[in-house]
Formats: sequence, structure tokens, C-alpha cells
Amino acid sequence: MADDAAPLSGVPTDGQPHTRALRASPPGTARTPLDRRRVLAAALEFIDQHGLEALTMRRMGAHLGVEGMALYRHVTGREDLLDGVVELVVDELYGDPEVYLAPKHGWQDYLQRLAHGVRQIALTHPAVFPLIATRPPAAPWVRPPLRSLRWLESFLDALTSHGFSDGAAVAAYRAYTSFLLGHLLLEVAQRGVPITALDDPEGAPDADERSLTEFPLVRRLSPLLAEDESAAEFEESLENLLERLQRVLRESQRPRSTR
Amino acid sequence: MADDAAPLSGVPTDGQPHTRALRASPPGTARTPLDRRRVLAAALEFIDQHGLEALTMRRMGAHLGVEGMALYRHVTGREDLLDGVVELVVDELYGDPEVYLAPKHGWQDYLQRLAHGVRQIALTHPAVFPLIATRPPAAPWVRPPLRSLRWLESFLDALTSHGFSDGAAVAAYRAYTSFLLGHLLLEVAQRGVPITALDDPEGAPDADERSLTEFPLVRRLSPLLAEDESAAEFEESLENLLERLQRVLRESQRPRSTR
DNA sequence: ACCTGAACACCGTTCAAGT
DNA sequence: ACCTGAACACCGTTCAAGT
Repeated sequence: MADDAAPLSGVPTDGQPHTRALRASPPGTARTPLDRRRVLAAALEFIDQHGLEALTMRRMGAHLGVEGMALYRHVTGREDLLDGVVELVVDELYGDPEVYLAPKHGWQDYLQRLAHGVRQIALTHPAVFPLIATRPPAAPWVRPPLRSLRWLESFLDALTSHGFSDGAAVAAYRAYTSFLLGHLLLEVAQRGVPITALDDPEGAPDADERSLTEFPLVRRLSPLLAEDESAAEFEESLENLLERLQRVLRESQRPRSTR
Repeated sequence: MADDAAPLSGVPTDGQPHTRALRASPPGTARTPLDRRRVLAAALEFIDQHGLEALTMRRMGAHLGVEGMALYRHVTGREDLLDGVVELVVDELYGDPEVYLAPKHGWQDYLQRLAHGVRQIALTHPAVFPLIATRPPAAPWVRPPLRSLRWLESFLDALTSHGFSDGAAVAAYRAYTSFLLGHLLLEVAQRGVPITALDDPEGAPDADERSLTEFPLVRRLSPLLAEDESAAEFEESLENLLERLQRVLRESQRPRSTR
């Protein structure tokens, strides 16, 4: 019942001729051969459409009009495929002109733009974000969700060139990544990332009333709790973080005075 | 090569007689039958030892001295097993006397104790924490890593009974969970949760020197970046959050005056 | 050079059958 | 009542063979 009922959510289980699922050409025509980029891009598209758990090597093959085994020419395996997708998504940031201008309006503007860029990515690829959040980083200092030496360098540059000490810049990096990760993971989870099994589309409100009598406060505040304040929360927390950094900076620049 | 090389990390692949792997009794003796609790506890133990990706129904069976199919009597499937493990771990908090005292020393003391309790759990079960972080919550307001109506109720009670408005309490809950999630996920990831493939135990330092020339700041700050300041960071961020909440509270209690 | 077919060692899950 | 054995429909991955 769990196996052949629904193939996870409209995954191309189509009849027999997998060939020509997406890019395959009419028989006889030479098919432009796969390469790593195309495989990764297709995987990203697939995850965006069907969710992470629907991605299997065989289905990815079908999605590209090819047998699953063909993928091993371009990625070393499934793990490598997923790593590649994460890299691809993170790299989208470099192409975003809203983000990748030199910090010409100061470090705060830069941190603001970067944060919004990352949030944009998380909201565009909600099914991928948990992967971005939890794949083991290459090095301990390459922290999710930034995950790249390039951004790390750029981050440290923005701060140290505006008066932050080395230690303060590193501390800021840690606080900043931690804020982004926590907030965005929660925001993305709230949107029911994994196409959550919304089994009974009518019995839902029952749960609200049933055992919620044990939790009177939750019950009373449930209208408030149910509101989606993600965007406002994000802005506010970010603002707060920047102010804190500002304070650190100011205090470091005015030595000897404790208040 | 990737399949039969190493069975993931000392997982009980043992010869034939799976029977008596852990709790099975000598043949003839009546084996105390499984129940859900024991299955979940064994799964937690298994994940702590071997990591998440090593857990299969069949191996879990072996770990309990039983065929994998027997587990379906006690959990509805693998997903249910994982949900159960998450629940089990989160429930550990209720048993922690350091945490679960009524907030007798004020809300700040309570939030401090709760935060440290959750951190303790994350560090005790690092392989489970990503699960705690990413499993879809039952309701949008049941946020990881707290994940329970009971804690939510307790949290809201602590704050509203100390002068927080409904809105401020809810906002505090959101900020608090987001902080815990971000910080702890990063801390746990840093400890190489998934028994990271530390393939070449000698070629590692190369990466530090190789292409790090493109990233001079990262290179210069790498001693700082490599330091593990998790504990201090945690305390500091928590302290900062509590101060922020304190400020919100104070300002709400002194109406009309904008400064 | 790139893909396919067949094969292998696993999976999760179901269900009739054993005790 | 609880577990086992056999079966089914899948997996990821390898590799010789096709074109």
C-alpha cells in the first residue's frame, strides 16, 4: 500500500519509453551528450519539483532521458550528486547583482544584502535548504549556509576593512551564519518542505481542539502562534545582529573607556 | 568497491546467527517480547553508535536479536521509527531535574536552564540532532528543536506570568528556538557528525595550504577560524538574547516614554 | 566517447505461515 | 500474540558490452 500507491508525487513513472523524458532527441538524431553541469542542474530542478526523497539515480536518469547508470560518468555517486546540487545552489549567489557588489555602502549594507540573498535562495529552493544546512562542511570554518571560502573571504574582508579586529570579524561571521541557519531552516520547515503528508484534508482542525485543553496557553495564543511572521522576524533579528556588531565595533574603537 | 568494502562502520554484519545479537535469549528460553519503547531505545542507541545512515530495518532487527520484519509490529515503518527516536530524545528533557523545575528563579533562569538542557541533548546525541532539526513538525508552531506542546506551554507560561504580553511571549519563543536551532546545528556539524569520511589521515593539511592563496584573509585568520568557541558563543548569544528580551519587557512595562 | 543491459548486494514492506 | 520466511518492487553501483 505504501509502495505502489502513489509514486511520491507525480514523479515520471510514465509507461515504458523513458527515452525522451526531457532532453532526449528523436531516434537517429545525435543527442547532445550530458555533462556534470547539466546533470546537476537537472537534479536541482527535480528536487525543486518532487522533493529530496524522490530523487533516485534511476529517476534522475529518466528525467534526463537516459538510464540511471549513465549518470556515473558525470558524478561519482548519489552523494556526489547531492553535494554538487548544494554547490550549485550556493553558487547562485555569485550571480546575484543585488548581492555581489563590492561593499560600497559599508559593511552593514553588505551584510544586509548577503542575508537577503541567502534568504532568497532558501525560499526559491526550500527542498534543498535542509541539505545546505546539514551536509557536512568541507572544513570546520566553512559554515552553512554560506558554505564557501569565497564568501568567507569576502565577509572577512568587508568587516576587517571597516575597522573590525580579526577576532571581532571571526566572531561576527559565527554569529551571522548561526542566525541565518536557524532562521531560514525554520522558515523553510514551516512551509511544509517535504510536501508533508497532508493526509486528511478535513480532519485537521480536530487536533487544535482535542488535546489542546491540556495546554491552555497554547490554545489561547494559537491565533498568534499561527501567524507567519517570518519575514518581519528575519528583518528584526538581522537588524538586531547588525546593531550588536556595531556596538562591538564602536567599543573596540574607543579604548580605555568602559562606558 | 563502495558496497562490500566496509559495512559503514562496525555495524553488526556478523556471520549467520543474528539471533542473540543483543537481547535474544538462549534457545528455549522465552524471550521478553519487544515493545515500542524498547525498539525506539535500541534505535537511539544504534544511531548514537553507528550514525543515521547506518540504520536500516534489517540491521535494527539484528541489533535486537530479531528479524527486521518483526519491527513492523511495533512501528508502522522506518519513518515512524525515526519520529519515535526524535520524540524519545526530546522527552529526555522532562527527566532532567536541572531543567524541569518550575521557573522559581525567574524567567531568565528558566530560559537559561532550558537552553543548556537542549544543548546537552544535542551534544549527547549529535547524530540525532539533524533529525530533530529537520523532521517536519507536527504543527507550524511546534518548532524545532523544542518540538513539543508541553515545552511550548511551559515556555509561554514562564514568560506571560512574568509580565510579558502575549505577543512578546510568542516573539520570544520564535527568537529562542531560532537561536537554539542555528547554534546547535552548527556546533553538532562541526564535530563531524556523520563520522565523516576521513579518508586520507595524512593528506589533510595540504588543503590548508593549496588553494588558500586565493583567500588571503581566510588564510591569515585560519588559526582564529579553527578555534572551537562553541561553548562561549552559545553563552554569549544566549545572554544577548535574554538581554534583548529583558529590554522588550521593560519597555512594555513603562508605557508612553519612548526613551 | 558515451550509454545500455545485466547483474549484485542490498533496501523497505507485506503477508501467509509457523510457534 | 509475536516472530519468521519468502516474496515483491524497488534501490545504488559495477562492469562488460554495445554504438
